[in-house]
Amino acid sequence: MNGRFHISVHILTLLDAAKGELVSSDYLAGSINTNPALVRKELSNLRKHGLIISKEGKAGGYMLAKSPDQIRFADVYEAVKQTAILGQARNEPNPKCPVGRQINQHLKDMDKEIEDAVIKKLYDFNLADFSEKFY
Amino acid sequence: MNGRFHISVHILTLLDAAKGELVSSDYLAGSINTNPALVRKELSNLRKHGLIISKEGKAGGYMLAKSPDQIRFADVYEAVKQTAILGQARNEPNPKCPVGRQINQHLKDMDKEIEDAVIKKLYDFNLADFSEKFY
DNA sequence: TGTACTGTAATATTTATAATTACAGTAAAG
DNA sequence: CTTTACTGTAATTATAAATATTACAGTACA
Repeated sequence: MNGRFHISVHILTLLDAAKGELVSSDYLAGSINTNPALVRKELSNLRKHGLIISKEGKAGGYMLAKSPDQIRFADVYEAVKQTAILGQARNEPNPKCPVGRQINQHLKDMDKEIEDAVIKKLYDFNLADFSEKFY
Repeated sequence: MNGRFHISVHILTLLDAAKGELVSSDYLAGSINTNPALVRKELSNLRKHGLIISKEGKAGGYMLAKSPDQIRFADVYEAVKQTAILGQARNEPNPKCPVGRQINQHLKDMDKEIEDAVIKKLYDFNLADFSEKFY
């Protein structure tokens, strides 16, 4: 996987710490140690998934869309997931081989089961509990 | 993640289908649709983890090291895993920020829990059951 | 002694990820 | 009504990771 889950959780933790104050993408980028445009892109995604809200214009910024105990990490995961947990081959296996012909489907089925287990587990983690660890 | 889990499972499935006959890396590469050197590298790793055995020299090749019902996909996963399930940021977060200073450790702890859940789940998948799907 | 393999390292290529730049749009404040 | 400080988003460039390729030494059988 890539770093998107980390960045999203980092953003949400900072927004939680701000307790409703609007926070700028510049500030967030400073703590994450990356650049504001990338953070805004991730914020855009989080907003699309209903986890944060934003305000444009001068004195604008970002805040959580709901209370931190309602932000489950399963939601965050769903918001950023893009690749299979068990990975994915770049090349199509050989369709002339009985194994090659079917293996992708079988691996995909298995991946689905694993992902369900992950999401079920992540359902028990929420932002409120996570934030508490920092104090 | 990358394609290593796929390749390893593909290899093992083909070796299982060969029922003890030695199989060459060339043949494996043909079904997987990649090149033999890469397959041998993966075979080397699987051997290191006790899942296959190899024979050098002319008429050499590869076969399973144990019966397919004893090859759990949790073992395969352990053999190829390298990155965190929840990903990892490239940059160190800002140590001057209370959140940035601690977040990596907290994310790592969470990742550990998720990974344990994945492995527990993968423990129920074995090569024998997987191979059956192909007939 | 030739042949058909494995084992492994070094290098090149491709793809994925992240960083940067740029600028239009918006709203507050003077 | 203009400046200022933000967001939103796209386009481009840079960097890192993954995979492919090449090469060749080592091994065992015939």
